[in-house]
Amino acid sequence: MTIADTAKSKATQEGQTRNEEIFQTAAELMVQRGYAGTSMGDLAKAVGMTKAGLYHHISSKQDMLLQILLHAMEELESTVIEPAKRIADPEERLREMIRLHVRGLFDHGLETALLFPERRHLEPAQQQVVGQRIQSYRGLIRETLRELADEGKLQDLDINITSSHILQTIAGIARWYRKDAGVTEAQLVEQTVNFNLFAILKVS
Amino acid sequence: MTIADTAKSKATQEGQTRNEEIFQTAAELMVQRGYAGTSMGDLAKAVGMTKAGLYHHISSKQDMLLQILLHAMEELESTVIEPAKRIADPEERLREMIRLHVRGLFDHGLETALLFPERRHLEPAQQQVVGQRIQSYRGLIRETLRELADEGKLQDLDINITSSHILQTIAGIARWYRKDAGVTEAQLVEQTVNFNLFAILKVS
DNA sequence: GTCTATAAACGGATAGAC
DNA sequence: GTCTATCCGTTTATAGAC
Repeated sequence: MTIADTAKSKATQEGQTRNEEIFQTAAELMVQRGYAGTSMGDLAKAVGMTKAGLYHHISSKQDMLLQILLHAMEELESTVIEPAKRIADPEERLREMIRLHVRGLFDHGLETALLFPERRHLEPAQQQVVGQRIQSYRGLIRETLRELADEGKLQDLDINITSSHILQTIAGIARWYRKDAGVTEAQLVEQTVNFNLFAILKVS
Repeated sequence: MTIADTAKSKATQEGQTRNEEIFQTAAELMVQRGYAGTSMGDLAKAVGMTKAGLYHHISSKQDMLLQILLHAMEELESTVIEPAKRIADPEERLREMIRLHVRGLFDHGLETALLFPERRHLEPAQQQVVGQRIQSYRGLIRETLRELADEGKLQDLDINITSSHILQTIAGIARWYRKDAGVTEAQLVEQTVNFNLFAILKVS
């Protein structure tokens, strides 16, 4: 680990390929400034190269967004959806989905939060590909709420609107959370789980 | 009311000055596409003028954003904050704040939802002006939660994080709500109030 | 108050040297 | 794999006629 590495690892991580560094830095910039508000010049400066240098690693800005969103979706599927599907009890499944999703935001640079606001910048066909996989996640949430309703555990809430509210409290974290404020990651995970479960579950 | 007016009034309203029409249309475009994703050419086309014509009414794109956010803030203060401050009971005050804020989103073209994601595109000094007024709104929410805690009515929740979650469920509506989906405005107002109050209030 | 025309800067992307 | 140089469309903004 050289001194240059040490300095750089504030923003990124060790053991990353240049490619991974570019995509991760791009995701972080886009979380802060949005896709349209992040220029290739900004990104080049952030990773310490020129714009032209970037294009050895990517084919276009839009394709880079697609790759980031597909990667985010894979991460969501492997670290949230698949583990959740193995949980039979709907209350416990919902709790784990929220916990794992928020935990994943912090562990992977908030990139899954880009799925919702930045999808619109893809071509329609690409939007559909990403959109369908997001719908499958929303479907799992809705199905879980439906099961809770069947068990008489769901508050008097519309399942569609409620699934949007849950996702907003999670993705919204990327918009207001900054490392400096006096809130720890663990606290935010716990509070987001509790807020949503308090909202959803009937007290018996 | 001419036929041309009839056609135009789908997007805007009657009895508006050209100035109001421009600012309101800009706000609507920015809700859909973001500030950086909305060009002055897009706006010109939407209001039926040329780009140059627009600059008779505004001084710059960034200043237009500032005016929109200040207007949104005034609207929030007059239609949500002031009425809420006249309500003594904290539970009823919180319920009304959420109800009035969501109702206002629909009544005024979702523009107050721009306050949170688009503030970053202002100059730092302008950000601070808008930011302080937003903080005053957040302060009222926090104070209300504090009063609920004092009455023993607040769930075991962090007041800072919870105020962010409340605001995200409200502002987030602008990101996913589209008129065509099978959800009415009244339903969304009611569901958003209930979701948040279910989350926050202890059951006695 | 709105237009045509245009300046000036920026942004995405490529060519070709090293 | 990265650079310098450059192309070219887009964007913000202005000048000046009507």
